[in-house]
Amino acid sequence: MSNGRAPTSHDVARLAGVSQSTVSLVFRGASSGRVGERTRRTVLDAARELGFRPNADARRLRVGGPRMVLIAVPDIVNPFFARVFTGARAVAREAGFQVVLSVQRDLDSVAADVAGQQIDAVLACSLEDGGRPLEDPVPAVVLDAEPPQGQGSVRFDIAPVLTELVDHLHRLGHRRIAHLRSDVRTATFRERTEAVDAACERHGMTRVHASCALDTGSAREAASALLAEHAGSGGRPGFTAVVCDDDVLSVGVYKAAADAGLAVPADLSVTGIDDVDLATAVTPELTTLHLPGEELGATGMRRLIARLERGAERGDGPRARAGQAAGARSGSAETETECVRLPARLLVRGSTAPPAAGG
Amino acid sequence: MSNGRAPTSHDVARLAGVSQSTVSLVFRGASSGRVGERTRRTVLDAARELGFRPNADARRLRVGGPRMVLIAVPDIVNPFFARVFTGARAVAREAGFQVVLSVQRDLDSVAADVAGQQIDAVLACSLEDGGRPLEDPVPAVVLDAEPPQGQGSVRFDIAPVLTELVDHLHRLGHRRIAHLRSDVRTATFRERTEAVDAACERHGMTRVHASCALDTGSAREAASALLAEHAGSGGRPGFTAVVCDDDVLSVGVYKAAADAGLAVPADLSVTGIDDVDLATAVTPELTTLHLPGEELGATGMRRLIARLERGAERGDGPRARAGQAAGARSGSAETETECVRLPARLLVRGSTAPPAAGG
DNA sequence: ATGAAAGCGCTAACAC
DNA sequence: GTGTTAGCGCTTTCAT
Repeated sequence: MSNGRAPTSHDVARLAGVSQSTVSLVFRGASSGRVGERTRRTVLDAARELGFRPNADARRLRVGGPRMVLIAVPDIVNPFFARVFTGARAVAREAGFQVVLSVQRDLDSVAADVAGQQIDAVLACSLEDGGRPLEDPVPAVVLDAEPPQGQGSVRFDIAPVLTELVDHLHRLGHRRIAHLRSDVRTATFRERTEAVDAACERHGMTRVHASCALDTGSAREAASALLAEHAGSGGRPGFTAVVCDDDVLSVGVYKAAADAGLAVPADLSVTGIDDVDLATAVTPELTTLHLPGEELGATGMRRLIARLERGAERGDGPRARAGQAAGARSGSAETETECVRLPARLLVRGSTAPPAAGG
Repeated sequence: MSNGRAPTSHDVARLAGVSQSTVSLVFRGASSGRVGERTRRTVLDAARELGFRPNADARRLRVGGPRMVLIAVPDIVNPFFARVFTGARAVAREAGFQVVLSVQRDLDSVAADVAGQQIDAVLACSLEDGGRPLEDPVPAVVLDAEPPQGQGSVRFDIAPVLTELVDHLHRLGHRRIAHLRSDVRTATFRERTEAVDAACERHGMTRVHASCALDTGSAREAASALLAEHAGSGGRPGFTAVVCDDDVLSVGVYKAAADAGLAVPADLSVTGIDDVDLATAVTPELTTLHLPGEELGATGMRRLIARLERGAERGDGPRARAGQAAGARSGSAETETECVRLPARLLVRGSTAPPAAGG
């Protein structure tokens, strides 16, 4: 029964009857040509017996580790965020960065994760409004959210495409629509509401709305309530289309329509936003806005890395560590705090013609 | 233009005209009552000017950090694995562990991620067959896969429920079924094939099969090919039900059926495995096997932590670090290498009656 | 209230 | 081939 301390290379050296540096040599793999085969085995055996593992913290303190970037998303089960993470992770690894994931909804929690780890940069996706910026002078880029202050950001340019969607509905003859909103308080959802409202206003379309949590069950309930509340003539609802803030909500609306004995899209048209796999699984396939999540993550990470490299070149970059990033040498001269907008794309899938008027 | 080295507490001390230990005091937050307000400000200003951030590696080398567990999944976009991760992560954090995610398909890649980070334990989900066990003496538990050697494992007990599913189909009158397999070479999919084969054998049911990649598109193609190849009488397929290895595949079969002008479930019954959100989004809702992914992750993590604690109690635990885990004090005396099986559950949703014989 | 000094476990010259 | 030695940047007594 040894004491609670983890065995060190010194312990191994003592047991093997060699010096500590020999142990180091063996474990660094630099033993070829340097350490005798016999000694090597002795050391390895002693290490195994003690359960020795080199202390990564000490090693990194000495030689420096690869640079690390933290990617924060509010919910990794949501396939949209998973895609953002995947896109960002790929770019980071390509550039030689280690990636650490932080599943947090607000910046303060992210900051807590940043402390205590040797993080060189932060990419934060879809944070809730109102968090204070990171105290640490860690370069950060925010995705799909209001940039805290001088931080760069990458977002979707949803408004014009959402407008296009409403235009499309209007052109098909829809005059009264419902807007099923997400109750998540992030910038993107505020923008969606503004865009829908403005487009409806412009066309003189009647608009009712409700908001609910970002899951199918809540959407089903909210949509049912909306249908009950705004019942129109002839058992038809008082609106002919439901514009949803998210594909997940649209599925709930499909369910609610079925519950109410309404056919989609014959009696009610439904649209979503995101274009996750659900969108093509439902029948009829969902008309939605495609938001390229992987590209969002990748673009954000590229900007972040570019900033890091630029800082390093200027020679004033804090946290210049040993590992050197490969690739990702972008000569662009973007403004650091610029807000890049990625285009969304309207995907018209199911028929969205309104039911015959006065039916 | 300073040199490339990151500023240290020494640099800050020099600029602020104080000693290095004072800087340390200030940044540790222990400054209350120890460091004068005036000195504090000076130090903070100097730090800000230099862009100083305390080196986390050095700090952890000195005081020890919280213990870290690495969770490995093959694909974080897949909501099933995301759920496993989420369940495992929750348990780990509850017990005071830091969590790091590794998205890798095989054990060797996971091992590479383990090296270089101060990992105390590994939870690896759904690894491909044939990887060698970790060289490092790091406690590991594998999920949903063959345990490498003496490692513990947690898996689903799918066979009996899959048998139940086939029994169910047989009872409804199905006599000729197709099995759409995943081509992923992991233990769980091998077991699924064995279970379906055995059950069909026992009932004397005719069975055809195909395998494809784990996505809807591939499944759609494979199912279309299967339908074309095994065309029966009267435009009906040569089988009345398709048992799929995964919900994602089932959606492809729904599509292929629609392509072929077949109604689900009137002309063709379809079942899945997993019970992800897709299962209830499609029409008719999918009959499937519910696999509690979060519970899989949580159970695996509990076992892993129990092993860690046990080792620590015996006093021979390698890597005993400073942070102490809270909670998770399980007095159980399970065998470490035991293979726990979690129950799956049959969810009968859509009607799965076969079309009238000789239709 | 602040400073001096001794390491944490490891790597990397440099000696022998 | 193997041992000696000097730190990496930080925390933490112990003096002052």
